[in-house]
Amino acid sequence: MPRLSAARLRDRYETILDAAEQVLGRGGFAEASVGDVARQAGVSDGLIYRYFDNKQALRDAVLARFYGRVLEGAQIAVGRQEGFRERLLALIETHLRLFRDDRALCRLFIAEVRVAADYPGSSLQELNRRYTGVLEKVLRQGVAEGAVSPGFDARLVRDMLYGGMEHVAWRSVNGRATLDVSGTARKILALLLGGLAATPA
Amino acid sequence: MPRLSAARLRDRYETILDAAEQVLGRGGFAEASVGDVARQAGVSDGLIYRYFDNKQALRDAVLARFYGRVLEGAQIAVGRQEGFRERLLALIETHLRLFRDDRALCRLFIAEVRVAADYPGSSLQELNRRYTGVLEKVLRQGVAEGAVSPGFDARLVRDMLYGGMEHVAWRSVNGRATLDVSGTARKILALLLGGLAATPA
Amino acid sequence: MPRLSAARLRDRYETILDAAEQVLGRGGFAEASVGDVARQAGVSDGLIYRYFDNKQALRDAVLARFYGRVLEGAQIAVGRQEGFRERLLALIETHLRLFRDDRALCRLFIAEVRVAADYPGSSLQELNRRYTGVLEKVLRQGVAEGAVSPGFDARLVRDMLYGGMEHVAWRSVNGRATLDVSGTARKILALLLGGLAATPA
Amino acid sequence: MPRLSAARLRDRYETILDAAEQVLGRGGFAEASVGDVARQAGVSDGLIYRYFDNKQALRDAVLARFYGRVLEGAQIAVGRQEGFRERLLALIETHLRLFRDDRALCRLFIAEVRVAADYPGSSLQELNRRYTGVLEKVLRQGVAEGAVSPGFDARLVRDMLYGGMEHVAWRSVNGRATLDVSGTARKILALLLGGLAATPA
DNA sequence: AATGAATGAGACTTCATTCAT
DNA sequence: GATGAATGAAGTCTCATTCAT
Repeated sequence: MPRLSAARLRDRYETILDAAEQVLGRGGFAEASVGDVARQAGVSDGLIYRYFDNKQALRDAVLARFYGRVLEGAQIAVGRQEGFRERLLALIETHLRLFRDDRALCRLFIAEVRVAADYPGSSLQELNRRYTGVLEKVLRQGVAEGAVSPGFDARLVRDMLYGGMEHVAWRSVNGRATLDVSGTARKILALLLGGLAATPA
Repeated sequence: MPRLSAARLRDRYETILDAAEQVLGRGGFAEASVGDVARQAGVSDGLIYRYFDNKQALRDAVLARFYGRVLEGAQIAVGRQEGFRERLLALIETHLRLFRDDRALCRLFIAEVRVAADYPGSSLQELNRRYTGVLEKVLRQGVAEGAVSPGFDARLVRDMLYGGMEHVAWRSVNGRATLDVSGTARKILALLLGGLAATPA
Repeated sequence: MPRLSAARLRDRYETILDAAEQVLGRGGFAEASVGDVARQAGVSDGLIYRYFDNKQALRDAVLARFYGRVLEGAQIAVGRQEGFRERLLALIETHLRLFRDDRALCRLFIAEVRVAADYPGSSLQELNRRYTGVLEKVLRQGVAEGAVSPGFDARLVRDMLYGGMEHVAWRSVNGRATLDVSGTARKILALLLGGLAATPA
Repeated sequence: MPRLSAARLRDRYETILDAAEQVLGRGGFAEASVGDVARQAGVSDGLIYRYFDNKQALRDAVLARFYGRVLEGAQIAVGRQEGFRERLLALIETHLRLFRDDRALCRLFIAEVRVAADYPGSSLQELNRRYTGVLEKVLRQGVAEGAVSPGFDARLVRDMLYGGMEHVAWRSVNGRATLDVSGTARKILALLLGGLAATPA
């Protein structure tokens, strides 16, 4: 029978996670101290360790929560559309918007996760797989609709698209420019579908 | 009357840089200690500070040298070819090969540089600009040759290509798989030029 | 209107003490945490402090209870015998058996109590005095029976015997060997009574 | 080519060891902080770790040095005497003197070493073995001289004597009384050789 | 020029103890 | 009476950087 309501507990947890999100986003994992997180959350240093085993676990929780949000957002966005083109566009827009609106966490993700020694095989990678799976499903639909020529290496397309978007978005976001989400999305879509090659007149 | 000849000085500098390259490549900036670098270089801790202002400067020098090599490699590779297609393919291959052969430094670059707070405006970014400029020149040639339809946003294409390649290569490299450079390069070229869309029969 | 009956209270107290005995026995005072004791007892951390002022008090209570048991055991064992020799042997056996059967608490005692800054003058020392008093009584009987030559420094004999037994027993117990209680007791008795010296033929 | 002379280095090492001896002697291992040792030695906290791997290593070094001194002292004391009785007495006196003159370290030894989980098999135990070996040698001489009846369990005698002396000495030392070394030694010798038993007139 | 001993700040983490519920 | 969330002090250890030699 906990004296603090489950809601209050949940609150604390979320408060700490929010704080960690902020602090980790500022300068990365190594630069952030647990004390910073505690101060940001308005709790004592020690309390962090009641909710998280250690600093890594805190970081992972932040990223997992973020990724969960991202995955959900992508699924919803795609689910709202019907045709292949529209779905793909929605996916691209959603992804770009992420960078614009969640700069700090994207930064964290780029900087630390993909590159972490234990990423392969981690639960974060599993989330990543599910996230990119959304695109793969859309692509299959494209093939089914006849809009995409079969025979493409789906993983290659996936990596080229996500990697490309990351670059495009990050450059603008990190350069302190405002990312024109829908314009950029349309250009990316066009490039991805049509390619660079001049159409033989 | 300098005791050490300029050549010897230069040697020391390179020795330390080599050591730093190794050590930083192993586990990133935060994990590497200046002492590790000194030990690897076979010099004292203190000597590092005669050649570099601080740990950051050491890292930046490592990356700048690396980037210089990369830039030169790209220019040579492109210079060897004649036509647009061949040049573009050479560029892609060169870039992919980088990840395969310089895994540690690519890792360092992904993890720490692009994301560093002071990247925008740094000399590394300038090098990056010159590196990607190679691609832009090739693209302009493509337009001139009539192989590429004009009107493309060159920066977007550049980011999509480099970002995409990074993703493709990193996944394979980090997953401990061997990257099939020339096969992958050809697929990427096809995708970039032709796009995904099914050609209307 | 106490909610818990006195019996229940007593139970709680004993439960906590039992738990503390276990936990303290495992690795000593510094290694044991109050939380460990609470968990072992199945109560909350806070409750410990309703029954004991602090961690030290808990430790002292554990040791006092243990010592009480030991004292009682010695008195009973000695009381069962009649002659001096038999009583002394019984005492030695009882003491050795202690180490074999209560290794953890003996360890605790050796490591922390006798050496504690506040041992002289503590209630534990008082218990110790009563415990060793049992031996002194036996010795006096020995003198009265004519089996022991008077003029021995009883305290010295007492310390030599108890200290010696502790060493003998601890070495075997800590060395994970099984202590042969009755054989060892007989040898100790012989040594104590007859000494080392060769009897002039 | 170390810039600090080997002597200076050795000094630092000894300084730290001396400080640790003091601090550890005061209240035991858990009570002592590395910072206390550093302050006592007049050096920074960090320097401790240049000379010792960690806190345990520091403690072990203190104890090993102490034990080395003890061993040497015993060997010299015994070597100075000729006959069995004299040698044994010298050994007992030396041991008792130890407690009187090195109270803090004896305390440390009693409290932490013999009881430490890793004592069996440690280098300290090896030193201990060599120390008690001195007694065994003396006993063998006693047998050879005909002063000691053969057939005694040497290990038992050794443990009874050392354990007994520890108790005797510790009680006096810890009770803030002054230990009468030579008087006590003589009494112990008499007890050990002659035993308690009344000699049949 | 070169060393590496020394510093000292700061990191993560644990835990005895308190107190609102 | 009982809980366990919360505190905050303290602890061990690391490491970038300096400077006497």
